[in-house]
Formats: sequence, C-alpha cells, structure tokens
Amino acid sequence: MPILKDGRRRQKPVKNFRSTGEAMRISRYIIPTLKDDPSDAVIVSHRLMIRAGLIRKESAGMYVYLPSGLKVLRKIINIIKEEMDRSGALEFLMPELTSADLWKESGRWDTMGPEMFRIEDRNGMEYSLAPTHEEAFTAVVRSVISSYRDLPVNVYQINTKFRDEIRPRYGVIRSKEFIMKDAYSFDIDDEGLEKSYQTMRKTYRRIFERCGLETIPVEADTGSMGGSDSEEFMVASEVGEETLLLCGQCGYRANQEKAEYKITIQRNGAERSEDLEIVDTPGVKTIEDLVKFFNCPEEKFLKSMIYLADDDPVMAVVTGDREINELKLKNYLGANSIEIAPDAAVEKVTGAPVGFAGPVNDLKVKTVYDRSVREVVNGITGANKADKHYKGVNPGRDFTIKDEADITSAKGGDLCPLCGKPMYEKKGIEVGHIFKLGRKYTESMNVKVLDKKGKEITPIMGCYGIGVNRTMSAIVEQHNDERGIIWPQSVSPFDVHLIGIAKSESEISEADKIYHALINSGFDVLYDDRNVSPGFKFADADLIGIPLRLIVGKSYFKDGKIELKLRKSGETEHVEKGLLVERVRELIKIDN
RNA sequence: CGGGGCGUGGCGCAGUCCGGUAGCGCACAUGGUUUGGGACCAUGGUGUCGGAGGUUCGAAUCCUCUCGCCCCGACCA
Repeated sequence: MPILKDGRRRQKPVKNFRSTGEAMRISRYIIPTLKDDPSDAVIVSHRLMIRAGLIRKESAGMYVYLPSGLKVLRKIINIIKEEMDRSGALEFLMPELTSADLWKESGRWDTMGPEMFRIEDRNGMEYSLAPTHEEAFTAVVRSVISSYRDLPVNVYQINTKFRDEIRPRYGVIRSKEFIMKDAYSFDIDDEGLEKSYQTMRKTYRRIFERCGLETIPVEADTGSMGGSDSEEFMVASEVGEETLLLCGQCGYRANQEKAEYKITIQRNGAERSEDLEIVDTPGVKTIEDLVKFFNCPEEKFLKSMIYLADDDPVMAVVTGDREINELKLKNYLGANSIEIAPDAAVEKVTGAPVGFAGPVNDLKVKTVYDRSVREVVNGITGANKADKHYKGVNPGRDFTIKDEADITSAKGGDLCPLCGKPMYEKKGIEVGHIFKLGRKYTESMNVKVLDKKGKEITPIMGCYGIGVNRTMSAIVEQHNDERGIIWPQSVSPFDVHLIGIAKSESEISEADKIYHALINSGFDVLYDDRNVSPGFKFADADLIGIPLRLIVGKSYFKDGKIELKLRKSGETEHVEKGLLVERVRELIKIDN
C-alpha cells in the first residue's frame, strides 16, 4: 500500500494557503457510520472499525482505510517512527516487489512456501511481493558497510507486507496485505547485539505505552530463524491466536509454544508393578475412548504419535493428559520441519493401523519420551497391533527411555519453571516481536566487515517487527464500550468532536464560529454540522470515539457556556467561550 | 485444503422446504412538522435475487457447474 509513497498529484504551490477546515465538517466528510453490525464481522474491533467508518472490506483479507481510519493509522505510524528514530534506528523505504535473486541467495525462494506471493513480469523474470525484508535489508546493508566502524546499525521501514494467508480473519488482525514496521540490527558481536536488542525492548515498551496499549511481553520461540532471545508483545484478547502462560507469583510469561513448566512428581509409590498384559480393544483409538474403555485417568495412558521430522519417522510418547508441543519436539530433534506422519507411514512404522502405536518392546524408530513418561506406573498403551493395547506397562522394564525431553505444552495450572507456583492461561494477539536473528542471513548472503585487526568478520543480526494495522485493531479491542470506540487521545482520529445543535441560522453561525476558533487554534476538529436529531449525533459521536466532545447547544445559547464531555467517563463541564481553547488544550494533554 | 454456513436494493434481513406480479426495516430523495440520546407525516427512487447452463408454459425457489464471503480445523506475523 503506497501509504508512505506520496501518490498525490502535484499541485501548484498556493501562496498564503490556509485551510478553511471545511473538509472536517461531517456533512462534507466521509465517515460512513453504521447502525447495524456488519454480518461478517465477529470480533468487537472489526465490528467497531467498520461501524465507525474507519475501514471497509475490499475483499477477504484486504481492507480500505477511509479518511478517519487512515488518520489513526498515521498516528500509530508516527509514534512508531518517533520512537524508532529516538532509538537511533534509520528509516528506509524498500521496494515491495523484490527480485527472486535475493531470495535465492538466502535459500528462502525454496523454503518460503506458498505464503509468499510470487509473480513474473512480461519477460518471465521472477519476483516476490515481499512478505518480509530480511534479504532486502541485508543486501543494502552489505553494500554500504565495510568496517566495524560502520557498526552497529539498525535499519527499519514502515511498509506493506504481502502474505498469502491460509485464512485471513478478524478483519485487519490477519490480512493478506498489512503494514509492518520491520527493523534489522547489525552488530559485530554478541555483546553488541545484546545492546541493540535491549534498546528495542525499551523502545517497544514506549511505543505501545504511547499508543495506549497494555501489552504483555512474553518469552517466545525464535521460529525457524534460530537464535536465542525472543520476546513477543501480546495484547490480551479472547480472540487472540496465541495462548500465553503467565505466573502471577514471579512474573514468568511465555508463549505456550515456548513455555516451560516444572513437572509434578506424584508417583504412587504404593502401587505395585503389574505384569504386562495384552488386552483386546476393538476400535478404541483415541485417549477419550480409552479413558471410557479402561475407566482410567488420562495420565495412565501413553500417547504415541508418529511424526516425520525432515521426512524421517520419529515416535513421540507423552502421557494421555498432555498435548505434544511440536515446536519443542522439532527443536529437540534439531529438525527443520516436522509434521504428523500420514497414515501409511504410521502403519509402516508400527505395523498396525493408526491408533494402536506404543513404545513397548522398543520399535526400531527413533523415539522421544516426554519427561512425564518415566513416572507412569502400570500404564496403558497401544500394542502396535490392530485392536490391541497393553496394560501394566512400566518404563524401563517394558521399554527403554533413551531420548527424554520436555516435548509437551504447558497448560493452565502447571507449575512455573522459575518459582514453582501454578501458572494461568490467557489468549493474546501478537502485535510486536523482537528477537536475535543470528548470522543466518549475513552468512548466507556473505556480509563481511573488517574488525580492528583487519580480519573479516560476519555481523550478527537482530530482527524487530510491529504489526501496525493489528496494533490499531488491538487498541480498539482494548478501548471500547457497548456504545463504541473510546480512543486514547494519542491515536484518536481527531483532537475533538464538536457537535452543533443549532435551531436557527443565527445559532448555526454561532456554532460555526466556535468551530473556526478551534481550527484557528490548531486543533484537529470533527464538526458535526448535520441537520439530524441530537440523539443521532450523540450516538455517532459515541461510536466514533473521539475522547473529547464539545457541544454547542442548549446551554450555550442560553448562558454562553460550551459543554465539554469526556467519552470515557461521561464527565461533563461547562466552559465560557473565552476559556474554551485553553481548557481544551489542557484536557487533550491528559491522556498523552 | 477438510468440515459447516451464507450470497436477495447502500446496510441488516424475510421469501427458497411446497415454482406463479420480488418484500420488510434502516438508509437515500423531495416537501412539511420537529430538535439534548438513533423524531414524525406524506410522496418517491432503487434490484442483471452472486454467475453460467439446464428442467419448466413459468425459476430467487428445482437440477448441474462455478465464483465469492463467513465460521471451525490444519497452518501461520
């Protein structure tokens, strides 16, 4: 989206141009509010953004920003820009159409998969509509640095990304085209990277705070990029696509895909080992079925799943009450990709149909055991034969645990890995992510600088992203009530919402005077000058959500006082015309 | 990609089972009365019923194909 590329037509310079502000009269503005909820919006921010006239859907995963929506987006962008600049980062503008050569250099032309839009020009040259810009930035930086003296450097842009999402959803939260602030730091060594990373940690906290967003920074996985530290900035939300584990005691906070937990050892010491016994279990396959069939708690069962890790079969064994965390498994195995094995592969490995896999008698396939498995006494597991399970299964005696790791997801109630107190779960929307990238790109794309001794070294990178549109959605998600949006002043589309309730020509001209006085004092005013009922205007104002409302109506025409009302609390006060500008200035600063 | 649902005026929907003049609310236009929490009266305009093909005297409705959208799942910032 050429939001930053100034696509406006060139205009003749106008001398002494002064805005008349006419465009901010609602009667002349485009802010199409809706009384009814759009039928295809399910979450509150999506509904409100459409109803308040900020965005319109163009098609699945693509949205039009109408004038007031764009104003909000720009305010968020400005905050991000100011804070990034303050941190010392340098702003660029990268092409969105990137040549395939770049991606081939890093190897991602092949590994990116279908989420990257690929296109050809008329000559058959291949391009990608950039889903991210590691390669592009690495290439520019490579071309302009040559010495350790040039580092550290942190480069960024605020620009559109394209991703062919499997399923766009929740309005602007997951779309095919979105604006992202992406930054990449280059340092000569780990200490430098740590410094850059810490600077971004602080910068991100400031950015979200200024946007009026309460975020929960959590430990996260670094994804396929490798690297060590990683922090995601999450906004708590029912519709969040991520699950977080939080410790109320010590403040441990992690994404479920990364979260660790202390294992609870409650081995029933009194229970005697039983003999291994084979049981007919026709058609009993799932843990749920097994619980009913054996009338045993979930944790008695050994769930055995076959995966393909980089195409090699691997069995993962966990207790029945736990979910396998594929990411942990993948990381433990050091694999690039991991997926559930197709049925045919399962049958080949276990010699039985899907649903009857188990570790007893040690299959030839590599098997990874969760830490919980060793505690099981007289467990039940598949017998690697159709319609048969073993009971009385005991680790050590009936199978050998060679590879043991934490390969299950933490869940609410599990014990904090740091302090041992129970953790709780929360859903969250990811609005920002910072992580130490390492040398993946600087190595594959051969970035070198000379160090103090004249020796070639490969710089180390950090990567820092913020989803801008998503941030806007998250702000609405966090600031609304049953009547509409309640913008934080810092990102409000206008400074004030002026409502004129005038009944005669002279009253209209009085209200217009106030409007002009406000504009001339530098305020960005949305002026409801429509000839509709007061209730209609109030309801629209509530929906649009500008934090400060001024009403020129009954009380003004009676005793010359303008009514000021705060959207959030509903508090009102009446101010003399002469003191209005000053008072508005004070009120607008409160929230910032 | 699997499962489910939906496409009818600008928006929200009814009509589809059981074929027979396309409707309702809101919005819109004009005139009038109103004016501090989504006013009222009168008049008016608005539709290739998502698209294509078929069945039929006749299709929004039945059949076939197709496109789009939403939800759940898998997957992912």
